Amino acid sequence: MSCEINIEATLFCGQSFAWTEEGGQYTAVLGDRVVCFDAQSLPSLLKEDKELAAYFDNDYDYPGAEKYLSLLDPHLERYIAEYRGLRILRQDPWEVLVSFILSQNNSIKRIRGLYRRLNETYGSEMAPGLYTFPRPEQLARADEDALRALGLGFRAPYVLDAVDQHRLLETIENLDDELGSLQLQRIAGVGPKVASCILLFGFGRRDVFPLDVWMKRIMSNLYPDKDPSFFSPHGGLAQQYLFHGYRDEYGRR
DNA sequence: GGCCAGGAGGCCT
DNA sequence: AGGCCTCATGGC
Repeated sequence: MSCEINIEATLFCGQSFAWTEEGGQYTAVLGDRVVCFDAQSLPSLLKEDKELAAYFDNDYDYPGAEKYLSLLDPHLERYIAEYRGLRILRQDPWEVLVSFILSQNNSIKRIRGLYRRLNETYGSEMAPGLYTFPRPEQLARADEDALRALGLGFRAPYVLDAVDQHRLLETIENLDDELGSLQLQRIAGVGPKVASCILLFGFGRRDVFPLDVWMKRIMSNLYPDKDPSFFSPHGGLAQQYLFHGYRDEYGRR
């Protein structure tokens, strides 16, 4: 599918904390690869780079999904018209697990800071100032005090439990959404919301609909008589548009 | 501008 | 139902 991607919304709406933008250049370390592009070069890059194409979920029919959701409901129609091109990134499950443990009771800005300090402290430097997200074995060098010193607070022991149980991620692929969620919730600091983010952003479960305080607010204000199944089979994409659109309209960044 | 409370994209006990 | 680390944020 070659179609327009809303790069800003996709990379900075809170799915991933890996990206930086400077002078029109978007940069991140994906796995152990430094990836850098500008808005103009992305489409051609996706054609020749299968790995990056998979990361951007480039084979999925987004125009079709956008059309479906636009016809489903006027709120979505408006938000999709405004933010068209939002993608659900297919990220590394381990990175998503830890990132979203960090996200609880926290703001995007602070999450980015914690994420960066984890990389700088426990990751590998691929280029000057550019670090990988630490693998479980690397993060295993940490103890609770060290993680608290980085500012993780009460999330520090949760991350350590995630390190201990990281092999559990290998079992998720074979489970359906509901069982996968329950399995993920065996990790400390992972409840229903964090589990749904891991399934959506780390395992490509496109119908999962993370329900955080904002989404609960949106559901009760805009869809008082509906539940997330209303958006099926595009729950995840609907959630992203609603979250992004509603917060831009009524909330803060 | 600086200071200070309450809140932040949940989860645990 | 309350507490939790920490700090960016908004209200004085």
